[in-house]
Amino acid sequence: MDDQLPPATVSSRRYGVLIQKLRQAGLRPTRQRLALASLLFERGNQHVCAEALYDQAQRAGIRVSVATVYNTLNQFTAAGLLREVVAVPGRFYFDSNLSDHHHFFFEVTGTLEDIPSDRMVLAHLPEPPAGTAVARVDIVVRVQPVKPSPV
Amino acid sequence: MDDQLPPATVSSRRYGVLIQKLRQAGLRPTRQRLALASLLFERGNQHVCAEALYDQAQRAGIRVSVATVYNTLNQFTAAGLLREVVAVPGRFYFDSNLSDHHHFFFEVTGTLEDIPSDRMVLAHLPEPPAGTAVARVDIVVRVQPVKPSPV
DNA sequence: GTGATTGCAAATCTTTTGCACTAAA
DNA sequence: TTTAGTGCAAAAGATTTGCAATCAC
Repeated sequence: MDDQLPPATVSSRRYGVLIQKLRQAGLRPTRQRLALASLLFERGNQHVCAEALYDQAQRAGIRVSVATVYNTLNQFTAAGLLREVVAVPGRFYFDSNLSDHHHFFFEVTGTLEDIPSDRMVLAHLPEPPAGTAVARVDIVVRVQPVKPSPV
Repeated sequence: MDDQLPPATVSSRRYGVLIQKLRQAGLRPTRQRLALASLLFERGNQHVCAEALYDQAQRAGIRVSVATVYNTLNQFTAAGLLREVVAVPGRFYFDSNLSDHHHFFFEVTGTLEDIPSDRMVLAHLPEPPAGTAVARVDIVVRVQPVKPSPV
């Protein structure tokens, strides 16, 4: 339960890398931002929505409000530390993996999994409409559990 | 302004095809459903969200409530008359084009445009994770206006 | 100390729902 | 007549915002 940062720890060694990261992004390394950044960037690729991250934070004993989780996710995204994934209508997902890649979306669980870009190749990208340029290509492969084979 | 259906018109010739379509889908051809179906299915491929369709209906002089627009879009989708497009977080889009295809998404206007499937080929679809099967692949090509070339 | 950040609660936005009324069959 | 469908307004779910209190520098 005391997984929480005592004030003195904010500028400690433990968070050195994250502090740099936030500073470089122009964000003040506050206790909440560091704790959330730790959940997002120190555990491999993460796909989260605000609610899920808030829950993780609660479980980790981090005292942070829902509003701050939302604000932080948006600030991190604006700063280029996260990117948005559009997988479900009605919900904002964020991805800590900034490399070029796509996603499996598990329809039953609502979770995402990365597909490295070299495992998914577009043979034929159409010309964008006149006056426009391609900003990004998002591919979502929706998967479902296979139904048990009939006996 | 009197674009609206008088009760007698509901079973008229004008809506014959749509009436069939709704009946086959197991939906009673009511005045509101027919009017919305007309907007959706008699003007080529449409990409709409509830609000946009409601606005179109208003402009066409159709008396329909927002709740009915939402319900109708969901019923049409459940009946296989529409499909959902996931393009933006926080909003439900529907597509009257049921054929296999993908989308351009115009980031500034928030509008969609079809990409016929033969103009967009996946060279390499990765194996789905064990125990799952691919239900659908959604590709969204996000485009932006090209910035005017420097003089 | 000063300005940025946080937390809370209220506000907003989109979508869904309950229920009395209306219309289709 | 009988049941499905509609409209309204209230509810619900997700996200944003205003403002006083708190924290980083």
